[in-house]
Amino acid sequence: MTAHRPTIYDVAERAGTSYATVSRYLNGRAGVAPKTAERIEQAIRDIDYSPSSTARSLAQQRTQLIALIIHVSSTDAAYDPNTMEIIASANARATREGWQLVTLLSENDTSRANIERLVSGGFADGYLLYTLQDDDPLLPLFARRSIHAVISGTGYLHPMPCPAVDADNTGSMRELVRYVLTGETGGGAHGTSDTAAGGSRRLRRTRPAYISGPVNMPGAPERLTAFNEIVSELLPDEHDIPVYYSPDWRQTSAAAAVRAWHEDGVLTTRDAVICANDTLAVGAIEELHRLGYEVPGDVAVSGFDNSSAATSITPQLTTVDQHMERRGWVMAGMVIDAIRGASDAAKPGETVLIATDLVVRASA
Amino acid sequence: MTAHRPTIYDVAERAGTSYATVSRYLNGRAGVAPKTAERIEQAIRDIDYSPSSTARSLAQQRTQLIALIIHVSSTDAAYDPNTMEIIASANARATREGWQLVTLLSENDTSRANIERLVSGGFADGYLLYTLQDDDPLLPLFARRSIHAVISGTGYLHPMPCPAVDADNTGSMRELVRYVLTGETGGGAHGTSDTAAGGSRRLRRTRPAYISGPVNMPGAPERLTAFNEIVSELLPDEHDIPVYYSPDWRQTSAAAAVRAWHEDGVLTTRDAVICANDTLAVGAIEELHRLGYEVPGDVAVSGFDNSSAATSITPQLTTVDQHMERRGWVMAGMVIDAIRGASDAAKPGETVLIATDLVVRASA
DNA sequence: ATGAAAGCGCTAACAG
DNA sequence: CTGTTAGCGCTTTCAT
Repeated sequence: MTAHRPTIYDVAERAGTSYATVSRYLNGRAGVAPKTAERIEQAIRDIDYSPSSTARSLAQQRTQLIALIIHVSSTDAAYDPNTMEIIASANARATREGWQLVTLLSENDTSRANIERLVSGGFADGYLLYTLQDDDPLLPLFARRSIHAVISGTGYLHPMPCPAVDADNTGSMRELVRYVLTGETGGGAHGTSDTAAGGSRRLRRTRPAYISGPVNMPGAPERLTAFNEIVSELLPDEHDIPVYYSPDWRQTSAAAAVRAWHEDGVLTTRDAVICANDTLAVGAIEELHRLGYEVPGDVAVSGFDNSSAATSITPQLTTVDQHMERRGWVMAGMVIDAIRGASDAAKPGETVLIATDLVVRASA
Repeated sequence: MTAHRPTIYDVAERAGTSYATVSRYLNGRAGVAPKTAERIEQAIRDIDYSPSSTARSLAQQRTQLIALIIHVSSTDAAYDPNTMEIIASANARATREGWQLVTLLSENDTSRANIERLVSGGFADGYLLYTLQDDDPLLPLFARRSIHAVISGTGYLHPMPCPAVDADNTGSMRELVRYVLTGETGGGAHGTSDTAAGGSRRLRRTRPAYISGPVNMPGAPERLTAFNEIVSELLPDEHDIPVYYSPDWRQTSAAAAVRAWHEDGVLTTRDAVICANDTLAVGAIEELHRLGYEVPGDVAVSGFDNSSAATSITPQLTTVDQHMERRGWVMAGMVIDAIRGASDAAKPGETVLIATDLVVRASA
């Protein structure tokens, strides 16, 4: 459009030196006389030069870019604040380590195809993939070209072809349920069998029930499995633990579950309703209130995620903070390690679990 | 890292032709014999070739990239769902027009500097800047290098050095206030003087009050100015219109405003509290309820933004939908027009206003 | 229809 | 300390 962007040649000519020297100066390499450096500096200012990132990338064979690919069907979690947390924290880490993060959104087939093309074309030095589907078409691509990539969002029950990051759904659900039932907090996540054993302990609640989100959503199966395990450890004699499989994360679904249990006459002060996320917990509490129960006076309810909903309801939710704001940070760190060829870089199949926090509030 | 990515030469060699021909084939140019094309296709599959985006960008002198730069202090609107709307809609438009959108987050001085370097280095063909500060350091850079860019977020009261996009705060505030006071809906935004004139008309409410957000936030001054204008048109004899300048967008601030007015004894059924956004409106309504008022029975309250808060409160808010989901779409379209050199591309100083919708619900 | 050759703007040995 | 010379992988005339 405009009259020829100035190049390194223009600088060299104006500074009366060779362009190799200018390149050395630009890259801070040794071997540029102070006087020459000064002339180069001046020339750069004069013609308002700045190096072409494309040319530099081609010559160095690296772009200094990390691409974060967000692959969510727009109806889904695109507007989930978690997504923004990942972007922001990955950006912070990349910046700190000297890389530039660029975020790509995969919304439809066309953009997916474009992104695949970029990836194949070596657009970035490394990739972070946030996807909810474990059969994402980028995964085989990463593997085939042995591209540096880290994935998150598919859960950790199935091994992925590249290193993964996830919240410690298992540990946190165990800790949460243990707290709700026993009132005990802290202690290791996966309790050893002796501390876990027995119904001899005095329990605050002896009738846990679970409202699960869609089981094909990330974390859902992990949470449910962990729930079942810890319950059978704490209540080895209890066998008819109610589990409601909600087809979605809507409040009305949780309400339906609660209503069904109420009609079966199962809700007593021994009951605790463990919900797979905060939204479901809110729905459960509101329905319990409608039915005349008190929370936690009659029934205890817990959430998961520590979303904004957790504090805007009364009683405020006892829940789990997944620390999504660490997710991107960790992912970016891992891919950079891989690019740098760090010996301790995570390997395909490995999943780094991010520690969670039990947030004890009023509801359980 | 791995044994040499295959290049166009490798394809040419395997297909028994020259790399120029392969290039032609790849770019869909005429002049490749069907049989040759077939051999090339086969060779590409055989060695799993895909062209280097960097090399291609260098040779073509364009990257086919549009960069969306989000410049928000992390405490601010980074987690605003609006931001995600812009990203998603800009992405959709870019994809549709054959470009790839990449989003860059400017969180601190380091990332800001990195981004400036990329921009100077011709990283993308065009830029979308979403910033809240009208002295963003990228603006002079865009101007100096006559780079294709479109800005949004700084309001439209001050001319910007590049084309801008914003919601039609003026028109929508006028329409909103007109509706709240008169019950009339529809009609043009900027009413002509004859339809606007006079207090002869029967008004539902004759005592509007305004709760403004921080005046340095985008849209805030536009909304306030429009409020003052339409009110003086509808109520030419009224001069002491209460305006509360909230230092933030918090519900408690709106509550404070309402409480102050209540103590002054000004709240009657003639009153309408116009709030600069939905959050403030929610705060106002909750405080009014606390003070024993009914909404809209006693006092009418309106919001702005049509956020999720608008429907989660009782009564649901009468508010304005800014259609943020069109913002990115329009911005991307504009920058692409500019890149293509379209004759009708927007010029620096111009602001494209996005039409808004009055959303009539229960609160006013 | 195809090949040869000259860039795109920069980095990186290698001499001197 | 500095200049020369090859590339990086691809596009694009210009001949043939």
